[in-house]
Amino acid sequence: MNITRNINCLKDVPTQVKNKDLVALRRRQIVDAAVELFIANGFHKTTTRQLARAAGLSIGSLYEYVESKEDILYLVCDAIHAEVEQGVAQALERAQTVANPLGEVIREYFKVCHEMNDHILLIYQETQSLPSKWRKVVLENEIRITGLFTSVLMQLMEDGQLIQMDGNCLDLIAHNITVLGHMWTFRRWFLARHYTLDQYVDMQTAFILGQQNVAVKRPPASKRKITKKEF
Amino acid sequence: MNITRNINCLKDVPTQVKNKDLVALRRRQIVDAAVELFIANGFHKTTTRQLARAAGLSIGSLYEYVESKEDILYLVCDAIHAEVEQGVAQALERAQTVANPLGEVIREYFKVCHEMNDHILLIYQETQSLPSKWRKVVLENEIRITGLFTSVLMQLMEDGQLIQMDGNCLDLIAHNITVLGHMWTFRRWFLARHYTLDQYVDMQTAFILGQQNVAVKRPPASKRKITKKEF
DNA sequence: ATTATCTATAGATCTATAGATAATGC
DNA sequence: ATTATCTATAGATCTATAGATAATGC
Repeated sequence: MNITRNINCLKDVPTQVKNKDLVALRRRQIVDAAVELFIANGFHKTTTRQLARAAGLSIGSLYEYVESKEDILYLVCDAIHAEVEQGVAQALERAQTVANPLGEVIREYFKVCHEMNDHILLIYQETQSLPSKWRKVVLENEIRITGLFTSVLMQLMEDGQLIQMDGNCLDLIAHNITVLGHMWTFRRWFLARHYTLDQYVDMQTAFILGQQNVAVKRPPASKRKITKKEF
Repeated sequence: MNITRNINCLKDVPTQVKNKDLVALRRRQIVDAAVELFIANGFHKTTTRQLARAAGLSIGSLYEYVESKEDILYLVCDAIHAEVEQGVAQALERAQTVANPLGEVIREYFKVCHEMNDHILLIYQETQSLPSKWRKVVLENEIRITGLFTSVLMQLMEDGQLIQMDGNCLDLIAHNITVLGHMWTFRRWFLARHYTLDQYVDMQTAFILGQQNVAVKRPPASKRKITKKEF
């Protein structure tokens, strides 16, 4: 799927098997099986036997490729992040070619979130189940993806397509974009009742760009009803 | 803690014990113990024996007050939501008295998120472990809290303190406020390195109000550098 | 009698490994 | 010989309940 991912796997998670290509192949089987089972039943309710079976290995073989069940969860989280990152990187490339790059990036990123709904949810739910060593790596992956948005915003600001603002502010907007994409996954059961994905994208883009300037600036006092029980 | 909560407990979760006050008392003990254990070790890694012990009951007695371990998780989620809702309701009351009600609501709500950091995280992580019957109830709780923000926004719009917009748009902003508060909890490990809570509140308030109008409106073409590798 | 509580454990898992077996290459 | 794979199971849980015991009120 992704070179980075495979390098990570080999680097971090010990294995008894010497043949590196075989390790990559078997771990692919394991991860593909695990993603489905974890999404369907959660990490803790999935047994190592189910994992081995679904991956087409015996339980003994499974443990030649990982040292523990948590190893498998880490491989899963890492694979998901690699796929999200690839999706975002593609979105950035495509956005270079259009008149409104930021809008395009947001739209493409939200589509990635839409397609990877269950995967993103899984990371929200199970990151805590990782041993702290790997939890750190997974959280840093999250930040690296947010950093892609920071770069876009920075470049747009230098080009004069965004107003000037300090780096902290810009960075926070990158986090907001990231999380508002995730929001479509963890509130979708509600949001999708009221909006299509396209409507959601349009409204959130307007929100992020501050185009629907929410606050009215000091309405004339005469027109304001001031009552005690205002809301 | 909260009348609504107690009514819910008695209504939904069956018990063998007749004395309603006693049920309320013991369940309080159970929930208080469970919140701590679930936050520290997660739902699945916490055993019923640990729960009983920490609540000051025998394992046998514990099962007089709930029918399953999942019952306890539901009681915990419900108690947390009741406390968050109470916090938000208080924020709304306080906000009635100031010049900038929306800003005040946001600040107070974000403070609630800050204080209930671990509790909010727990709900994100463990809602999926609930039987679907109760997962629904918990998700509806989430929506009801968001609804409080919708009401504020609606009232402000009627009073002319917000620009006119349709209900869908307004509702989405309420969700955004809710989730940007949660974001402080699930990205705090990173955000708190760069911002204090107060800074975070100020920047997000400006973001939500659209005061830092991100997009520059059509800069003169002469001033735009258009290069292929724009970012 | 009724209610609440406790101890002891049935019954059913689950993870991870030891040791046997098969396949491959020198 | 070395590498990869498998079967069988050790060892350690964990949830939920049965049945005994204590406390309370008629």
